[in-house]
Amino acid sequence: MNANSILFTMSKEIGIKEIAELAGVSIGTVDRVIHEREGVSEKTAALIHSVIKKTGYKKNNAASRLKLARSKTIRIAVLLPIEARLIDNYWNLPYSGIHKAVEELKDFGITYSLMTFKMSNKKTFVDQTNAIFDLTFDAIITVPYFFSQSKDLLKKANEKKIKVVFIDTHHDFKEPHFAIYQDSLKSGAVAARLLHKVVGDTGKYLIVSLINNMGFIQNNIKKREFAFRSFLENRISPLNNSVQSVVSTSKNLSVVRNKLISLLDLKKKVGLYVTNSRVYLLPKVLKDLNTSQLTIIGYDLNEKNKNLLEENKIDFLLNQQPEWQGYNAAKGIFKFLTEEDSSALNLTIPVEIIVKENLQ
Amino acid sequence: MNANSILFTMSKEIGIKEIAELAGVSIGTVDRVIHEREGVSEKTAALIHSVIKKTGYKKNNAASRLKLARSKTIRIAVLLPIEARLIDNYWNLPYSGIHKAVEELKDFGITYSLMTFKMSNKKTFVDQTNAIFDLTFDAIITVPYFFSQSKDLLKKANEKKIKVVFIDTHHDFKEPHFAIYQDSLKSGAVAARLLHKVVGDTGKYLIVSLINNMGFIQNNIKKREFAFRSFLENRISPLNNSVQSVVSTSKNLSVVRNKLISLLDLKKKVGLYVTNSRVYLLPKVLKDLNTSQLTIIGYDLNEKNKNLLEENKIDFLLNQQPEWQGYNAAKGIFKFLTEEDSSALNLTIPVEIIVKENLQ
DNA sequence: GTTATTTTCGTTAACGTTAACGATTTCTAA
DNA sequence: TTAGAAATCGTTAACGTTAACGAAAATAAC
Repeated sequence: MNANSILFTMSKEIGIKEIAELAGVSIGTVDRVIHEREGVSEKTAALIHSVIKKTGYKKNNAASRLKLARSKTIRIAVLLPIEARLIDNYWNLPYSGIHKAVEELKDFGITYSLMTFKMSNKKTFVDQTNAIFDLTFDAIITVPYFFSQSKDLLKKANEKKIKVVFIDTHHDFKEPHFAIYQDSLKSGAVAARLLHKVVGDTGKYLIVSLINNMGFIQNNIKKREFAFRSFLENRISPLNNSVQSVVSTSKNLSVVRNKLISLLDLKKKVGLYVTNSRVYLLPKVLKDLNTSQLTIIGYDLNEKNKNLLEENKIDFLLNQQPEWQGYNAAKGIFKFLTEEDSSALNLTIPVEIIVKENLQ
Repeated sequence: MNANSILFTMSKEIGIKEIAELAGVSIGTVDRVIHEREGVSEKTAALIHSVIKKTGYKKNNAASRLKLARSKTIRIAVLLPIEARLIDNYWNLPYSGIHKAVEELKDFGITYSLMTFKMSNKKTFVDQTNAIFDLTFDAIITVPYFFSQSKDLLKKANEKKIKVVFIDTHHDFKEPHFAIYQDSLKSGAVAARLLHKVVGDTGKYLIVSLINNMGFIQNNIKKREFAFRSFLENRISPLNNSVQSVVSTSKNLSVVRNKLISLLDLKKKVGLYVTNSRVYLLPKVLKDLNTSQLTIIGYDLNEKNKNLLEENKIDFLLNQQPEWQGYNAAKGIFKFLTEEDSSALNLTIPVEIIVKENLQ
């Protein structure tokens, strides 16, 4: 009667001992076939395999890692921009995600070492790469900020059978690797979708790319802009001059202001798409102008951006969930190294849309 | 030189053996003070406590659960609407989240039993509640769909020291409990924010509540509407008749159609807020009308809604992340029962905004 | 002061997996 | 046929935690 109330209950787990019993061998032999160690005749190996298949045996990873925690500690090298050490900085977020994941798993014998490089200096990245290879690591989590140098890292790592997980930035590396990132094409399209809903077919659109001081335009910025334009081109026809771009280093803000003023009729509806996290600069740039018809969208939940969202000076923020990326990278490495399951290591992070009311 | 490259490496973990050594006692005694079992003099207990504090010892949960998996299996009763058994149904999502979590943790000795009730019949809920108490469970994950009956369940569970986690629906129960849900006030405000960005101060707003056939208006629907109205009242003044409500059972769709037609001027901008997952009914209801000026927002990522989002017939969907709720409930119970950490069990789920381009 | 009782503590065998070590069997070569 | 090598397998001690069991020490009772 009561038992009938239950539609489903999990079945009892089977262990290596039962497998040994059923196959009529010792646990040592079962262990040997599970780990594909030599010293087992083909006949008994086949027998044990069939028993494993029949029973659906899955090894108890908790017990396995308990045994191996000290002798086969999983070592992760974390190589991030030096800003990872600064709290409230974007690069601290993937780092703290990694830290959290490893902290959760430390009972199982997993550690990481943090190493950093300067985004303004390729050599620092290469130096740290070499330092990593001088030590012994099982995996590397890093950001492929420098394309060619990251390629070198990947190649060397693959030679040494060290797994590499790239996070945040995406490149089409030929060599096998894992990657966790947000699809820039999707996020550009989401931005276009949101602005188009507000601004419509008759308004103006402005793409603002505030790049770093070295004038280096990152790939993801180009992709975001491309997807943004593609979306609008499929909807607004003819485009005429309704979608314009402004590219500038974030130093020359007065130049940006003048450009914006020359391009915009602020009495019309305008959608302003800032292709990276420097969107917090725009309200300052546009100070004293009438921005009531303006809708601003940008990236990342840094403190400045969050404050401006609260103050209704930014309308939308797209979140790349950098903490989640780091968390998944570390957890994924563990899962891959212990269960050969790489499902958590080839992820594209969904574009999270944040307005004032769903912040946090 | 190379070692200097590393900014941070995790320290080696300390075990009960080291604690015993440092305190000059046996591991048995250390275990006794950790579990607050009797039979230890105050003096040695204090000594051990001080050593634990000094070393920052944290028990190895993997080893602990390995030992206890069989003798102290954690048993969870999962009590959900019967629709949880139907794939593609909303209620299958929290269920599959729970299943996934328990599957990940089964090495540690945790199981669940699925039980179901009919939302059209309070008695089925009560019967299943009684069945749960006739068996032995450590925790219950359920949906407080019936307020008073859920209160009874909670009371009895607390008497028996069985932990209760309510998911999906929220009530202000006085008795201690855990709750994972989405704040209806926030989601109503998010809906208003999005529609207001599109429709603006001069457009019309329509709140459509398509309730179940028994004419029972759930609490969260009322809250969503309240928050939606509050948001707009703070922005549009005077409101006049710019925000109107339509309440109907989802059977009388022609009535709904007529109401909508009478209330709306479809040449003006209109924001249409459907307060639950039945938003997929609206495009059908509005068929053959000119909906180019209409923006529709509703709830939940069921197949019908997702398809209509793809076809641009729904503009926004707000996701309650029901799978994530279930996943967190099960993982949270485990964490609470093994580490006394309830941080994952008092959660409000952020309102996830979905458009066509960030679907999936 | 002796015995009985209670309090306090140490020892030990598990949990499931791993792998070193050694034991047994089979095979090879004379 | 038999020594020796090679292949195949079983036994066992860990990993860190738990808790039953019983031993030792402290206290109580006379």
